[in-house]
Formats: sequence, structure tokens, C-alpha cells
Amino acid sequence: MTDVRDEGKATAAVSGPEPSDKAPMREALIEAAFQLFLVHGFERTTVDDIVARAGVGRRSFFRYFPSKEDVVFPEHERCLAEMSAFLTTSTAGEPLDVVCDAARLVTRMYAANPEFSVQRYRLTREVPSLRGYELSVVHRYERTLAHYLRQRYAGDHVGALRAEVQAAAVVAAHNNGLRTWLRGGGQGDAAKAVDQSLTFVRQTWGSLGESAESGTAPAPEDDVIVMVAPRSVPMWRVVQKIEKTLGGD
Amino acid sequence: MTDVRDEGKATAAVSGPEPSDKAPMREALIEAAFQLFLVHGFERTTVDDIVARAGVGRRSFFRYFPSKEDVVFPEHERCLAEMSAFLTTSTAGEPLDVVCDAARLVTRMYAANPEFSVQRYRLTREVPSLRGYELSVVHRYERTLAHYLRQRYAGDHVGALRAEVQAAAVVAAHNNGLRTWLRGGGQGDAAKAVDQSLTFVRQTWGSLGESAESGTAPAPEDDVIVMVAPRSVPMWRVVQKIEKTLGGD
DNA sequence: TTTACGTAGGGCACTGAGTGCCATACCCTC
DNA sequence: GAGGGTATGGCACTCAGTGCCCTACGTAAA
Repeated sequence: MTDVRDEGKATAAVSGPEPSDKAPMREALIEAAFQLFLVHGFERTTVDDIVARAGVGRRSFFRYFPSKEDVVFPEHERCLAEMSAFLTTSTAGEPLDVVCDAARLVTRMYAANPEFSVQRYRLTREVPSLRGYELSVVHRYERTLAHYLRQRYAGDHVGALRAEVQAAAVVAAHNNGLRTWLRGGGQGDAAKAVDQSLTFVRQTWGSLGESAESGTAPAPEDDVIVMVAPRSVPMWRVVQKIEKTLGGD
Repeated sequence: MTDVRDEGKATAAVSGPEPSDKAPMREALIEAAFQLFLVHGFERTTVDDIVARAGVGRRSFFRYFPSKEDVVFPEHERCLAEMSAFLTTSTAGEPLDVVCDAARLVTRMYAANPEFSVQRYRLTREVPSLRGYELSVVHRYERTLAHYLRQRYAGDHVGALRAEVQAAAVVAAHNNGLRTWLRGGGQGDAAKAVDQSLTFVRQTWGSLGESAESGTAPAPEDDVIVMVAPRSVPMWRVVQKIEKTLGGD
């Protein structure tokens, strides 16, 4: 069972933390934890096992991670902070597009380490406590997006409701695309999968309205145009837009 | 797939052993727990305190509730079963309207005991572990709705995505209305508050025709039309289709 | 009435997560 | 070399949750 114990504890007590400058105890704990999780599973691995393998004291684990679950999601805290920072500097543009861009920060984080992300995905799917932890993390992302949208919709008489619903929709769509990518083993382009899902949300609320005439997002297929417009737009304007698109060919 | 059964019978079937008829122990534990929670708070109340007050053995607590958190949400399991039963018997009607009706089962459960619901709401807001538990419960409702929508959208090429996004939107809107009612101390009509929020979602995806409620209806520019056409289609055909879409309202 | 059995509950000991407190080792500055 | 801040280890403790075994009670069969 616990045969893999190269007793680095005494060594660590003498020489202190390993001289690798950028990866001190935190990285060592993550490394040790995942090695054990992937072999014995999350629940059958105790914190004592982890610290024994990492060659550190048990008390140190809880100095770096508030719970055993936290070691599985080591970079979400930083990503959450990035998202908040991004949103505070994004005061222009269609609000829905901004939060979609914010959601893509999460995609990028997952895509930065596909192997790790896929391993964690499989782990999380079958461990209830990790599912619960993931739900709380997702919820914090959603709250961050909703908070931003609520400010942007401040004048709207249903702004708060719109913010809640759109934030939930963006998160759901993002996770749909992300899970598609994860189920595929992390092969292919995560950003593309997420973008396809987010497109549905943006089309739903019409934030893709101008894409047909601007050169930034041409028709997805060579022989098809997708046109999205507010229902209240006058007919002449719709025709004008379509003519412009076709004419620019 | 989903055979139509009598609603009441199905509900009774999934209810299984009736908890309200014979469960003095269960009720006593809930009663004792809430008395202590409201005085000392959730975290400062131990399971030993609860069983001591209820006058039962500690082991019995975990026979009735798998965790300390479960005692705070004693009727969600039953409501979840009711929702599943309701959806199994609802094979007709606009899918989005059906899941909105399903969500209203939750509203009804909260509204059936306003005082209890408000107390629990305040408790849940300030106890992290209860927040986490609530998230998992909400997630199960959302999965139930998404599962139903996925079946109804089986032919759709983005059916799975549509199901995810709409389920998330319905849950977000429902909770928005419910929390409004809870923050107001459980005064007024919970169903009305939830309906107002759900109206936004139904209008978003057009399952509402012309809304009779003028006061709460969002602006018409929320509605969008999505037009997909081969690039080679003649212009008059495009215009005809748009006119038909707008006129068929 | 007695016996056998199934079930609800209590008692007890154990595991493991998470915390508070204190001691120690290291590093930097004066 | 002395002093102060920081990082780490060790230890003991609380408490949630579980497994096992025991008792009590009701019931059905002999």
C-alpha cells in the first residue's frame, strides 16, 4: 500500500526545502498529491499520505491549502483574480461580449495544461466532494460575471435579472464547450469548442448583430451567412445590411 | 421513451416510504437542530448537541441524515423526486414552459412554509458549508431540467447546448425571483415573484407570445431573429422570409 | 405461550479532516 | 553576534462520519 516512501523527511529537516527556486512546498504538495490521487484515488489518499510523500510536515499542508480539495484546483484562485482584474478594466463594448471574453480566461487556463486538466476532470467526475468543490468555484466565476453585468445594466429596470440569467447562460455554455474538449481527452482546440458554445449565447441576446458586416467575423461557411438582428430594427436596415454583406464579396 | 403515467400516482410512487406519516425521530431531529442553529449558529452546534436535545442516540442522527448539512434541507430530496416525476409525465407543450412549470414546484415548496424558508435562507447565507450544500442541491435541479430538455431537443443539432443554457437560465431566473421573496421576509406572493423572473427567460427564447403583463415585460429589442440562408438565395426570398417571421408573431 | 426473526435504535471505538498552540530553524538587518 | 520576522514541524485536540455489535420490541409461526 504505502510502499513508496523514500523518507525524504530527515533530509528535508537538514537541508530545508529543495533548492528549486520557483517551486517550493506548494508545488511539491501538488505533485505528491496528484501522484497518489491517480493511483489510489482521492478519497483513499489521506493528507498524511501526501505530506509523507512530499517529505514535509502535515501542518504545512494546511498552511498552503485550506482543505484537501483545494490541492486539486491550485490555479483557480489566480484565475478568479485575473477575471476580476479584466472586468474592472473593461468598461466599453457589449457587456455580454465582455463577459464571454472573461470566460475565455478560464478556457485558456485549462488549455495551458491539457494533460493536467483532463486528469483532474476524470478525477472530479467520480469524487463527490470534488464535484462539490468545483461547483463552488464555478459559482464564484458566475458571481463575478453577474456582478459586472449588474453594473453595466444599472439603468435597466430588469438589469439585475438580466445579469443573473446571462451570467448563468455564459457559464453554462462555456462549461459545455469546455467539457466537450475535456471528454475528447484534451485533443484539439479548447478555445474553438468554447467559442462555438458561446456563440449560441451571444446569438440569443443579439450581441453578434454587427458581425455580418464587419470583416472580423465572416460567415462561418463559404456558402452560408448567419444574420442576427434586433427584432425592432427597421426592415430597410436589415435589407441594407444583407446587401452590404453580399456586395462585399 | 417517457411513457405517460398518472401524475399523482407517479408522485406517490417516487415518494416511497412516506416520511410525514411515521418519522417522529426525523422530525424531532429537525426540530432540535433548528432550535440550536438559530441560537448558537450552525457551526457552533455539534451533532452531539442535537441528539442530546432530541434525546436520542448519536448514531441515529446519521441514520436519518447522511450529513449535518442535510438536516437543514429536509424536503429537497422529495421535491427533486416530484420534479422528476412531473417531467416524466410532461411530454407535450413548449419544452421551456414545461421546465418553468417544473421550477415552480420548488417555489411551491418554499412558499409552503415561509417562516422556515426565510430562517433557512438567512442561515444558509452566512454558513459556507451550507452554501456549498445548497449549490449541490441547485445543481441537481438544474441537471434534472437539462436532462429533460436534452430529450426534447433530441433532433436539434445544438440541442444539448440549448438544453444546458436554458436549464441554467431557468434556474438562475427562478432563484432570482425566489431570493427576492426571501429577502422580503417571505411576505407577499412567492409564485408571483418567480413568475416575473421566469417571464424574462420565456421571452428571451420566444415561448411567450405577446406578453399580457405590460409592466414587467422587457423591451421588445430583447427579441432577436436568427436567419440562416444559402448565400446564393435571391434577395426577394430573404426579405420574404424575414417579413414572414416578423408577421407571424 | 414460546420461539425465531426482522428491524429500529443505542453504544462504542475508530478514521481522518481541520485547527490552535508552541517550539525550532532559517534569514535578514543592525 | 544579537534580535526580530518568517517558515516549518510537532503535538494535541475537536468533530464529522462510519463500522460493528448489542439490545429492545413487535410479529409471525410452532
